[in-house]
Amino acid sequence: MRFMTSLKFIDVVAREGSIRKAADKLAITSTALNRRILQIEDEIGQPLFERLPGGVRLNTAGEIFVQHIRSQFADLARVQSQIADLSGIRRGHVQIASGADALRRLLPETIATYRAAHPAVSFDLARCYGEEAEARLFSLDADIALIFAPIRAAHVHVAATLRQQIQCVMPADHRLAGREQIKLRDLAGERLVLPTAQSGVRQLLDTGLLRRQVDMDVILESDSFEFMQNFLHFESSLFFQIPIAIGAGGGRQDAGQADGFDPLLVARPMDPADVAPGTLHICYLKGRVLPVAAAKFLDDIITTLRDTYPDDVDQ
Amino acid sequence: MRFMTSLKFIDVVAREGSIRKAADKLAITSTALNRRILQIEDEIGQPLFERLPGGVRLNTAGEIFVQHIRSQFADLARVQSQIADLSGIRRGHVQIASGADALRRLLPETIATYRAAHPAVSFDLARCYGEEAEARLFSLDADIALIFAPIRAAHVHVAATLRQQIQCVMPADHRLAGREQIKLRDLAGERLVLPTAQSGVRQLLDTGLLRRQVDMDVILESDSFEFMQNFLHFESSLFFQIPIAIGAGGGRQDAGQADGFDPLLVARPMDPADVAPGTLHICYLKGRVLPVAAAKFLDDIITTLRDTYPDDVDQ
DNA sequence: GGCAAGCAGTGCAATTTTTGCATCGCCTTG
DNA sequence: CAAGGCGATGCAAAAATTGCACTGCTTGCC
Repeated sequence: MRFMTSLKFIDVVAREGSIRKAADKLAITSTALNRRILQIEDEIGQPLFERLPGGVRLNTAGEIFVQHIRSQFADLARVQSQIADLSGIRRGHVQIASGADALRRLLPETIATYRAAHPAVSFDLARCYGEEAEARLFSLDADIALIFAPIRAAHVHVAATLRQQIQCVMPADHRLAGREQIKLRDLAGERLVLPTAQSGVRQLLDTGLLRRQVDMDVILESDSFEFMQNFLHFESSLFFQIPIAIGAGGGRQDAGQADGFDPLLVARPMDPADVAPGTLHICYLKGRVLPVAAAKFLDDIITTLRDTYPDDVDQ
Repeated sequence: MRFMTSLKFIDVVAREGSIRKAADKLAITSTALNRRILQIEDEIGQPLFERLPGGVRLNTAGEIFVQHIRSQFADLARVQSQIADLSGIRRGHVQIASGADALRRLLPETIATYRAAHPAVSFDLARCYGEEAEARLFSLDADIALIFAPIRAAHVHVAATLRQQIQCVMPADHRLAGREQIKLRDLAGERLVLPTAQSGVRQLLDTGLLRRQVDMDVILESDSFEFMQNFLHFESSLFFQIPIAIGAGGGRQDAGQADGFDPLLVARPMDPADVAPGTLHICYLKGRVLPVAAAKFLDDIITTLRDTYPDDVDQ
């Protein structure tokens, strides 16, 4: 898009905080970039950047203008997507910000299904925690966010929610594997593998643990569910996930046998009286009109979830 | 704005329906313009115009894209207005589409007051009827519309409404000048000067006249209130206006003596039982964020109206 | 039926704009 | 105080945009 390059350049300079670094990234000389910026500042009639000894930084006018630029790009993407949609081929690009939970099974499966129907649509997945996901929505680096945590920001529109009870995952031969539900006091003396403090799962567990004052043995903290799950093969311990991370049907009736879930492990729900269920929020920026591809994918995710967890989805 | 020229060009071509005519208007050669358009179509990946023997016309993709372009321009104006607002001078440009009613007194007075406070703001007034005003909002040729008629379009947001009773204007020595209110049957045998059929005032009168089956003598139809008012000096007759067209306080207690209103004429309200009060709609395009200057002016108009007609304004 | 007029598209040369190089002045840091 | 990083600027090379002349096409009018 020739007619957007100058704007793109400003966006990159704003992100990099330096004209020279941005020029490197854009594969042009710093002088060319510098002059484009001077020219636009001239057209606007006001400087957009403060010149600091170590680089540049947006001033207030620049903040407003860059926000405008980003919304322009998002809008253009939507328009292109709509236009492509006219000719039958659904093409486009969908940017998703998601917690690690949804990246394990839900998104791979849903995206694969979607792409089977619309091969011209590409995806961008950013793994991040709630706050960053919201920031990405705001800076239009993400169209859709899946956040398993409370939503703070007022500028986020929640398209759907899914209630999920935390599951305790353990080796199939563990002494608790026979239980229908796990209570917090069952965890006393057990070796626990917990997600990092930023994770929604961890926050719910901490709230419960604090209330019950259970004494437990945290042997490992990680932000990688895959690592934690694999760790269980080597040292018998407990870790925690929500059903969408385990897979279709996982963590419900027959978690352990769920399709594709590690056959040596079983998942058992925590007692809701001990650990409150959490909520997965599926959201986008308030006031935005999503590109066709993103809007359709949002529909798909919500439909998938409603099919899998008919009683737990709200819209 | 260098980086918007190509887009502006497309907008003009779409409006002119011909590359050559647009090129004339833009003071460049048709070949240069033609190539810019081909280039953008190439970047979009799809043609935006149908090539007809007599020129070009937007296809569906083009319609979508041009709508996008116009919203870009409106957005840019808002951003510039916001940025200018940072430096203290409120500068900008406000585009208004209005019926003739509001153009007589309300808008001249309100704009003059506004400009006294913010001399760097310029205005654009387009006199038009309801349907065209809505079209102007949609094509972003107007920020604000004042329509004395029902609103049809779903994409219009009504910021405020003002109920206005139609006034019968007559020479001060007319036999009806003493009445508090005028009834439709009083008009029997009178010479009437009526606004054109498109006008909201006329539509309300017609509805009433049709119901009461009053026989009257329409001697003149015009779309100019000024002309009709002046005509009364030469031939004793009756014409009709709403209070905002008459002036501050006009048509209320003491219409005839209202400041600046023609001293040889008096205005008396029609009986609401005979002619239903109409509604002035003050609106802008749904979903739009108005430029600072326009938003502030909208506030001013509503405040003015609420001060003048405290009981008749709704928001 | 033919001819003029109006339209969009294209090859090529002139012109304008953009880019890159070398370099300046400024500030911070070690 | 010197070194290194930053943005700004003069100037020449490179790239783009533009205008001119012309094509092929259709419509409407004589």
